[in-house]
Amino acid sequence: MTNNTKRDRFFNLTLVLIHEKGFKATTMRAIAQNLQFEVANVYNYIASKESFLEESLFGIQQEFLLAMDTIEHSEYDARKKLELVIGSYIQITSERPYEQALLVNEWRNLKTPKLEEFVKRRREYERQLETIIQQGIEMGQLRDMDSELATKMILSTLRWSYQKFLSNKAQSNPLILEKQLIDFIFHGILMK
Amino acid sequence: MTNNTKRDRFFNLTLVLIHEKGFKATTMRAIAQNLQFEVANVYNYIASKESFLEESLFGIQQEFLLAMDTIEHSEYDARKKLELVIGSYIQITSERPYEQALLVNEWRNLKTPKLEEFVKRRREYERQLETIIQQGIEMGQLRDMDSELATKMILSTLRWSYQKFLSNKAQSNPLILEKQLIDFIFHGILMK
DNA sequence: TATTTACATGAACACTTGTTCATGTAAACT
DNA sequence: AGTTTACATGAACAAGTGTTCATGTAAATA
Repeated sequence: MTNNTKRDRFFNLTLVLIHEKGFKATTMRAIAQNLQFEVANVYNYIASKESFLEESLFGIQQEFLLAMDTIEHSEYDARKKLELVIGSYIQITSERPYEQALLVNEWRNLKTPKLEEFVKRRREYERQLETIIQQGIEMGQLRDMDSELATKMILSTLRWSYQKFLSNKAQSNPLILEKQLIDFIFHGILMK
Repeated sequence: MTNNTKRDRFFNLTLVLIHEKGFKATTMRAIAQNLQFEVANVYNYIASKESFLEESLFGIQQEFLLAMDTIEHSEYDARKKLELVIGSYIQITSERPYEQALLVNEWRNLKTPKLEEFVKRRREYERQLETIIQQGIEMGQLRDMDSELATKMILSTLRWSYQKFLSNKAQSNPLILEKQLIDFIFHGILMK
């Protein structure tokens, strides 16, 4: 019913195309041409250009939210939770790098009720991460710092990581990258 | 000749609008409406929508390249050079946050010869930064690590900083932010 | 065998896009 | 006083946009 080869091909190739050109710049005709058929046929796969974006975005965002919820409700300490957040982030990203690229670069193209919903959920994710960092500071595991700034810096470091898994280059090993990112975020770059 | 109030107003407000809506989503008619005049009048300020993007992008990019060149040719050690790169990055960003936002978010919209030129210059900037990091590793000032990855992580941390200077929020003090970013990049977040 | 399903086409639609052109006006220079 | 300069308008354009509709076909299912 849903697990069809042609359908998969459509979604995979379209995600790559949108990543390369940008959502707005990717026309329905370009999507069709990329798959070697006519424009009208695109509507046998998706209801609209807008709905394709919405479903891709909310689909992958949900993955991140679920991972964060699981970690938040666990019994680990803040440092371990932070490691798990980074680990889950890299794992999801390595499995679905093009959807993650969409999440990072194309969410602005959502229209008005969906856009607010998206931003609200993202803020919730950030708030959960910031809470973990605050706990780490209180417990003395993390240095005393501006927790909001730390949250933003960590996320900006993670957000970039999808580039390591795009299919046009030698792909990284997620576990190695995870270790490198934890190293950077925890210890910085300076020699001790 | 060039320092006209109305011109300044045009460029400032248009940069804000493009930052809010995105370049592709910002129509010439929206730019005109934002300034309370008619579409045709926009062409008294700029030659085309495309040229506006090009000139904004290459203008601010040049600032970064010049700062990097000065630092590269200085006699400081790698650690000090890295501090200067971060400092100049934050200073430029704090002075022109909306152009920096354009640089980060809208460079994809450049068309084919200009796009390659832009990417080439950005790569050169990244290469210069990576060289400094490599020197730091060789001199034992920085930990032994993947210098390319370190470069990307540092830049992704810096790229996000323009958000701290947008006019719709309480603006940060550039010098304080610079110190916080150097702290994060050099020492990470873990308590020693 | 009959029928549903998935995939495909081509023509047309209403609308939006960036841009141009001819023209106008008020202030600033010469 | 005459002329250049900066700023402004309204109408029109050609091209491109997402989407719809009626229709077709070959394979899977009943």
